[in-house]
Amino acid sequence: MSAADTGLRLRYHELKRALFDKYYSDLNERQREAVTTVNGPLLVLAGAGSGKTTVLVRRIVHIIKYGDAYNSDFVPPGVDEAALLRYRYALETMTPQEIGELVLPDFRVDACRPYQMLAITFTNKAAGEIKSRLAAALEGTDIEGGASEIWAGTFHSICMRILRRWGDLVGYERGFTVYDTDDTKRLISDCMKDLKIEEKALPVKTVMNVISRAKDRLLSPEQYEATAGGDYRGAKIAEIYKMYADRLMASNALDFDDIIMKTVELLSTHDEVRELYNRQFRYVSVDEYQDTNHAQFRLTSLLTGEHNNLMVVGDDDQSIYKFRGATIENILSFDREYDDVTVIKLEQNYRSTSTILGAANAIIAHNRGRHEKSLWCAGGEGAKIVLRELDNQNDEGKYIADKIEALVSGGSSQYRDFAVLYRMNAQSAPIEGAFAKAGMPYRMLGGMRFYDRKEIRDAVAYLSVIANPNDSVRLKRIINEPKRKIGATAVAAAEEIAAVEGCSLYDVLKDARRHMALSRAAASIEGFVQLIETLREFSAASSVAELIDRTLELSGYREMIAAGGETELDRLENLDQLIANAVEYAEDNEDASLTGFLEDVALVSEVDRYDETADAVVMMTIHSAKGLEFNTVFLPGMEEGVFPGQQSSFSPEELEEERRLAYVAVTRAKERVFITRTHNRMMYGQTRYNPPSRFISEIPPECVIDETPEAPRRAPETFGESAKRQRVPEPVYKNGAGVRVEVKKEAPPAEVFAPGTIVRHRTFGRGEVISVTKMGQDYMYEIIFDDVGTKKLMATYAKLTKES
DNA sequence: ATGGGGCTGCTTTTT
DNA sequence: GCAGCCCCAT
Repeated sequence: MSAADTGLRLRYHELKRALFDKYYSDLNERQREAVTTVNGPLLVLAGAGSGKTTVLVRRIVHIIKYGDAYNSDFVPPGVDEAALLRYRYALETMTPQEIGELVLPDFRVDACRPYQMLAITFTNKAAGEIKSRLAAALEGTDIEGGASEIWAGTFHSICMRILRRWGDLVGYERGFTVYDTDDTKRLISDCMKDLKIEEKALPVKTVMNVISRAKDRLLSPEQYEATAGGDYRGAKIAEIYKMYADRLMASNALDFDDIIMKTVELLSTHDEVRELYNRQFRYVSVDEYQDTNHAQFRLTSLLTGEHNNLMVVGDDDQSIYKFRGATIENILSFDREYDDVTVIKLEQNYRSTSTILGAANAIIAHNRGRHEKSLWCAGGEGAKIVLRELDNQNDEGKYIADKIEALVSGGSSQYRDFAVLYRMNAQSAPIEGAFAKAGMPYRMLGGMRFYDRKEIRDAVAYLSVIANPNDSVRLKRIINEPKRKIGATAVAAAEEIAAVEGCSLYDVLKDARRHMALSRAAASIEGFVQLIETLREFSAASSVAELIDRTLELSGYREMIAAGGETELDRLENLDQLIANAVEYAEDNEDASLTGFLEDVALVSEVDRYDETADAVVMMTIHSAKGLEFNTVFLPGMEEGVFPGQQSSFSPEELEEERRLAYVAVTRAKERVFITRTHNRMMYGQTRYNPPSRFISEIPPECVIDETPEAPRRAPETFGESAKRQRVPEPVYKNGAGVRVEVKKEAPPAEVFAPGTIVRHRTFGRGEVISVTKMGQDYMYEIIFDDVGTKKLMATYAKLTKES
């Protein structure tokens, strides 16, 4: 190679990189490095708000569009001085967009097809976010297939996709069922009864947890038994685990942990399947890597294969799921696990003010055993974090409601700028009450999920049995719901027969007349089997929505609820909502099927439906807020015993996890944080005094301002007494002249609207009154609003007007 | 077989 | 304080 040639090559690469750098000028240097580092293992340690999703998405797009162009030393044959001149001209005159479209494709080396990219996340919400950002980035380009061909999804959805295709290789028949936590609990509970193990001695929750942890570690029942050693408790659990696993198999069902574990089993025992995916997925990315457990680590490495083109993104400071098996080791030892790892730290925060980051940094600095990281930002100081102590939870709720109302009526904010994040769901009630009283629009996540409602679970159980009659757990759920005279004795007898004959419960039911033990219930059982068979036939040629409707009709389920009268009205509505969901599912999926719908139901959660566009204050646990951001965040219940929680104060490890949770909480806020605590808190039916949370004192004083008015505080010795007289005295305020003035309670409204009346609310708009309940002096309305759905409002505060 | 009344025990949660 | 479970009475 001549010297001139070498010079040309050097200048070519220099120009190429300069063009890429200009194209990515909206990224910071670290981010750019992450996006353009394409081959080999890559660990991105991304602090809160440092744009990690942006990096993940842009890197995938980069690989699809340009491949390894940035780092490759390949020079196309035709490059000459004239070409370099054109590139220099482009660099000086073109916008970044123009460069991306017109120039950079010249440099493409080894670019990938969309279906060769695998991106794994933890939540559906994160997966949805990545998918939509990818779609936006590839829109209007000539990339064949586009974003929809990229394999982006949760660990579970990716594994399901693989298992639906290859499940028979690890023992599952087509149409297998996914058991959720409730099904799992029932099944384990059944096993324990059959093994005559007292639930008092060994709580089901514990057993569930131990089995789940064993599955995280990829231990079969036999392997688990070996680790349990001579431990009596461990031996019992091993017995239960064995029976549980057998019954899951017999029901042609998997639990959530199996979805990962069985995929790992499939890929490690079937080389041809693994090689197929290794050839397909040339690049693998994993989000929230700090939350992966051992099974997910194995899965990732099996899917990645030999090429090691694996990017993991995470933040050890945001690891808050240790309690369910996540092991921080995965991220801490990533560079030991793989050779030649590129490590990139993203520490520039684009979300919060320096005050908020100062507080967050100071809190998390109290933890040991972490990658040293410190967030910084280019933005200003912003407002100080406000501290406030209130007397009790009702006052706390009212304080939050008042603050929000004041800031909204000030005109600078909307309701959707505010979030209330709490440690546990039990804290939500008084806050919700305060919002309802103030007539403030709010949405609450968590608590009772839609698919956890009894009527929905029952309907889904019918569908599961129609799709998979071997699903005994769900069969038992609905065999006598509505009541059809097939009681526990009959079911137990049938199960006994099934165990002896080695067939499924449903097989026994089909031949009920043959068995003496079932003679009494035989007629009812035949009716039930007939019902299921009719519905099975019907399902072959109908949509899921039609099937649900027909099922509710023929089973008498709808009739049963309707007989319950007005109070059951919302349950009927929920069932209608389920049908609506099925219609929506059919619209979204070309290959809609009953099993597909059931899979959706099993894997989709409520947080996924959180709609950021509606103008309402949002309430949720800190855990579910991870990955989200809000202008202003309220953190109620910052007290020892609540946050950090009671039992974590004993273990330094759990305390660190609580502290990471506090870090997550504070870093959700862009501009303002309000931290509140109460003097008296009702917990578990007892009033307690909790000292302020240690996390408050870990925040540097210059970041906070305490707005608690200097008031004579109740002496601690009166505490026992104050617990008894919990009733809050009537509010008494002083007017300017120092005269005490009693604030009058607002009089109940003169007019009470009857159900059926069309009314208008200041914020919620038009709606119809469904029910009116007298509550003390006041009335509570339940109203379906055209825009925001059903709300419960107090008559005094709702200020409703009749709509003509 | 079913429904009501007393007892316990309690984070966080995605899938 | 409340929900979910077990037992007992019908």
